[in-house]
Amino acid sequence: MELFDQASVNKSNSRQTRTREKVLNLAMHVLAKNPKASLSEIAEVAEVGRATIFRYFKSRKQLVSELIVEADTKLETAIKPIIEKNLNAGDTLEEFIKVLVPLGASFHFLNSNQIYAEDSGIDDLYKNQLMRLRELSKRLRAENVVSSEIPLAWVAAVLDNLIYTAWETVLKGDIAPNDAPALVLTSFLNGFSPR
Amino acid sequence: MELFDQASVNKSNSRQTRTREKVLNLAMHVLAKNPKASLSEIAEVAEVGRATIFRYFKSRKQLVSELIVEADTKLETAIKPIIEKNLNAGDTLEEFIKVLVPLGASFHFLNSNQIYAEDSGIDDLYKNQLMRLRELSKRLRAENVVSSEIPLAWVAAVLDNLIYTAWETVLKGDIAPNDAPALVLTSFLNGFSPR
DNA sequence: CTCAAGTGAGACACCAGAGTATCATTAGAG
DNA sequence: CTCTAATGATACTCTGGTGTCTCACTTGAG
Repeated sequence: MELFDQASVNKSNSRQTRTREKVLNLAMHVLAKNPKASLSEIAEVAEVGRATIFRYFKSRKQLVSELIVEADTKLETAIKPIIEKNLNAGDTLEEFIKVLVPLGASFHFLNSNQIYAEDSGIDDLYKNQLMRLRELSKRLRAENVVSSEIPLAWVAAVLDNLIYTAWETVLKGDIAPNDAPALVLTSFLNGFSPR
Repeated sequence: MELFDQASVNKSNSRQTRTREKVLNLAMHVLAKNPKASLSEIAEVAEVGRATIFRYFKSRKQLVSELIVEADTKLETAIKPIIEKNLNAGDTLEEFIKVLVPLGASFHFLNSNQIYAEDSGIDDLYKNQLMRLRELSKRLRAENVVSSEIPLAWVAAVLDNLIYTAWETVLKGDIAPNDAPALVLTSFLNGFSPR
């Protein structure tokens, strides 16, 4: 139904690269919605022959594996510069949210595919991302941005889910993309009760 | 790893009934963790022959369908008496949460299977549950329990996800089952910032 | 415009899981 | 304890998805 960032399809790349990225992009969205989706479905959505998929990925497993690595790279790339800024916990939180909400698809994908990953290395990527939020939660508590009475695991889990929920709600068209990060932040810190 | 409410297996029922419910219960948990799980896996976990499953459910589709209906019934049964109490929005919220968190598995199951439901009737059950939370959110806003500046869709979505997250976190063993409802309530209303 | 690289369509073998049928074994009601 | 209903094991077919291959068509760089 919705169309995705077709604008980001770089026309200056070679034909091969374009096809490859088209498959990668669309596969991500199809599989995020339905992890059971067949290669035929993916091919159809990507407007590509099923055989073509096999020209770029030797198996379904490898396709999924690449998607996961890609998702991880995107998150890593977005987050690293923030950490290097060495901000206080509160500001780091704000920047994290701002950057992660639009990456909800990647975020979610990494989560929902953790189950199927027979591949051992992929489990590490997932755990690594979780660790990030746990670390941040710890700092938030240490710097008293977050009440220390609340279990750490709960803080991290809620933060993780708020970000994903925001992305999902934006996708449904229920809230504006530009409003999302602020909503996550205020919900996280202050909840919904009137001030 | 974890064992489930085996205590609820009623020994006074007939052998057939016990087998049937054993399959139903375990299938719910297996499929909640991995929607792709094969009937062999379910049979194994339920300590039952694969053929036996087919004696009680004419197809995998029907098994899943029954699980969904069952999940819906559980939620319905839990929620109805609360609504009939005619409490104010705030108290209704509290009771809802108290009752829904332990039903996280059913809650989640209804959610995650909505996608696969070719069956039209099942979609209605899902929409019905979503409606409940939307209704409650509307009342919360009307009675000024929740700030009216926040989009309704966002309130409902967060409430839905907080409940699911709580159940998930309990399952992981990261928070105590008895603490969960209170955590959801305070997180929802006040967020994590220290008072 | 030309033509090679890239692609789509389709036929095929292969496999895993769904669903069926049969029979020997076992649980447990009476 | 007995005997039947219920079960587990096994062997089978069928279906849908995966992965391979070929060939004719299209695209777009030169």
